[in-house]
Formats: sequence, structure tokens, C-alpha cells
Amino acid sequence: MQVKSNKARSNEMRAKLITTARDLFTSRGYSDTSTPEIVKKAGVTRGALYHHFPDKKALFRAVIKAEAEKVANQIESHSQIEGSARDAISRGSKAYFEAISGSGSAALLLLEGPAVLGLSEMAEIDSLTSGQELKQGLEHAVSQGELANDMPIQEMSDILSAAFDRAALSSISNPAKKDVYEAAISKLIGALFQS
Amino acid sequence: MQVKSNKARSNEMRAKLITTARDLFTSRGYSDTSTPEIVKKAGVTRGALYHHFPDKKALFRAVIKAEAEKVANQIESHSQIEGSARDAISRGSKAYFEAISGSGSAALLLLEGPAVLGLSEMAEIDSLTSGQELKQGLEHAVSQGELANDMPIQEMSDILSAAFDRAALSSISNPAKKDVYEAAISKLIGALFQS
DNA sequence: AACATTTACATACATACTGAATGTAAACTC
DNA sequence: GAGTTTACATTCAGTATGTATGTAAATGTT
Repeated sequence: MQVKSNKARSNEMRAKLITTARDLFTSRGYSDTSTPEIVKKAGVTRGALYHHFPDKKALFRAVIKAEAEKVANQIESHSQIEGSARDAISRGSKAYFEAISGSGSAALLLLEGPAVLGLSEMAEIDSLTSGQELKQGLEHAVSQGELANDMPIQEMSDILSAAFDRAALSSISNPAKKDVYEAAISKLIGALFQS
Repeated sequence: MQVKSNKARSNEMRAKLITTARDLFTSRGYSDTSTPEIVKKAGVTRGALYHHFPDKKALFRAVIKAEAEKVANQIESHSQIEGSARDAISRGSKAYFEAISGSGSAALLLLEGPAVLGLSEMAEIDSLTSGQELKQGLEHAVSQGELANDMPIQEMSDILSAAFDRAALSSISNPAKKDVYEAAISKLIGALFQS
């Protein structure tokens, strides 16, 4: 009689490694977190880690993907598509702002991720999770005539999301100014729609 | 009779280490560049490196500061303070965009720097070099009545510069779209001033 | 149900890197 | 010009990554 199936064992091991690594990467950063530390805290050996992940970077990638999905889920649960396109974007950006600044892993997603995996891979991960929402919002706004149709949607969405990311990061290192950053974002969106 | 003064030796050694490290950090990133590699390419030993810099991160910091100054100098040589505040900001942002995307070390300054040194230290370095220009431009615009006086200048400058940075990075990984990103930035600035 | 094979992991090892300690020749000080 | 400091080179200790190997349990086969 078997105690546990291989698939279950693997899933549990992967989950344990990912969540443990997440905590350490979050508190100490990628390069200052060693694989011996991770496995020690997880109560396993490096053999397990290197059985499931080809290298340390792959574990990091898995952590980033899991976190990106968490953020995406939280956003989705707070987004409705009603009212004007502008309102939808305002709500969406606010939801993103809250989700990422409350996630406890903003630095991971917005600083370490791009540096370790590169911008293009991060963009790919984002596009699979939450990155599409803003772009779709802008598309909708253009199709509704709320924005000029010469708007470069992809690129504007790209640079706007960078502005949102920075607002979230700055809010975290300076919580007293969170409202001001939120206001700055609102102003920016408002300006875009008024022009 | 002495051949070379100590001060000169030190300056030359530091310069050699910094420029060599710059090239390697740029092409392979911070963590994938080892100090043995750096000193080998520079034709010296690790003793020299650790004599001049307390650790690898300090060398990286010196590289970043040198690059930030380069960018700042290039911007300064292209900036004039004439015309409206809005025009000044437009020209300034364009100068920044050109300087950073042509510097060959955009990824270093915008991706590795924040991840390795942290956002707050990078903000400090920026403030000593080029980071003040946008903020001053916005201040000027408010004082001239070109922008509403309830504008949160510091925070808007912060998130706008993040948008500029992203535009530069995206332009580098997708050079065909450079003009479009430039246009997106112009549009964003224009929107801010029109509202 | 018995045997063969694959999976999941632990252990052991080779290699490489960081940073500190130590040594030495040249430059500066008085 | 003797003593001290500076600028490096060399050596060493500790630790990290990734790989090779070993082993027990699970799974597949007949």
C-alpha cells in the first residue's frame, strides 16, 4: 500500500520550495539568498531542489510566476467592466496599485525580477497574468472615442504601467505618501483622457 | 627619482578597474560578472581591486556613479532654458531619452542598479546627477501657471521619470519602435499640460 | 504477484567565487 | 636616509553553485 503518490509528493515539494524561497527572496533578495538556506528552512536537501529545478534561477522564475498570478487574481476579483472606459482604467489602476503594494513582494516583481530575468521575460510573464488589462482598457477607450485613435496603445500602456510600478515601489518605501502617489496616478490618467 | 606618484597610480588603477568592470557588467550583468574576470581583463590582480574598493558592490556603485555622470553631462550639453516651461520639459525629456538609450548602459542604470543598490540609493545618485531636471521643470511650470498648483511635483516627477526610463529600455530592446515610444512620451507630457 | 523501470530525493563531490589575511616593493614624510 | 605609509600581489578560509552518484519508493509490465 502506498502512502503518497509521486505526483502528490512532487507537487508538495515544489510548493514547499517555492513558498520558502519566496519568503527568503523577499526579505534578502535573490543573490543574498543561498540554496542551502532555502532547503534548510524548508527542511529538505538541495537534492530535492535540483531535482525539480534545473538551477537557482529557475526556482526564482517559478516564484515570480506564482507571485504574478497572485497579483493578477487579486486584481481580477476587484475589477468590473462598467461605466466609461476611463472609469474602468481608473479602477483597474487603483486595483493594481493596491494589489502590488500590498503583496509584500513588490520589490521582487518590480526590481529583482527584471534584473534577474530581464525585461522581456518579465513582460512575457506579465502578459500571461495581469499585464493585459491596462492595454485592453486603452483599446476600449479608443474604440469608444474616449481617447484619440492615433494613440500608440501598446507603448502608452507600457510606459504607464512603469509609472504605476514606480508609484507602488515609492509608496512602499515611503508609506506616508501613498495617497499622494495615488493622486499623481489619477492625475496622469485624467490628463490623458482630457486631452 | 620616482617614476609615478601614488596619487596618479591610484587614479589610473581606479579608472582602469571602473571602465573594465563597466564593460563586463554591461554585457553580462552584475552577478554573472566575477571579480577574477574583471581583473584578468584589466591585467591586474584582485589585490588591486580589493585595495581600492571594499567589496564587489562598491565597485559596481562606482561604475554606476560614473555612468550616471556621463548621462548627466550629455543631457546638460543639450539643454537650454528658453521658451515655455512645457517646451523646456519636452526638450529635457527628449535629451534624457537620447542620452540614456544611447549610453550603452541603460540596463545597468535602470535595471541592475536599482536591484543591486536599491531604489533609494539610486534615487540619491540620480539626484546628484540628472534626476533634478524634471522636477525643476515641473516646479517652473507650476510657478508660471502652466500647471495647476495642486500638482504633487515630487511624486509626479518620480512616476514620470519611471515612464521615461521604461520608454528608453523598451526602445533599446525594440529599436524599430523608438519613434513611437518617443511619441508616447510627448503625448503624456502634452496631456499633462493641457489638463 | 513478481520483476523491471522510472521517479524522487539524499549524499558526495568538483569547481569557482568572495573577502580577509599576509607579504613586499615602491613612494612619501621628516 | 630611516621610518612610515601606500599600492598592490599572493595566499588562504569559508561558502556557494551545479553535477554525479546512490537508494528507496512508486509505477509499469507480463
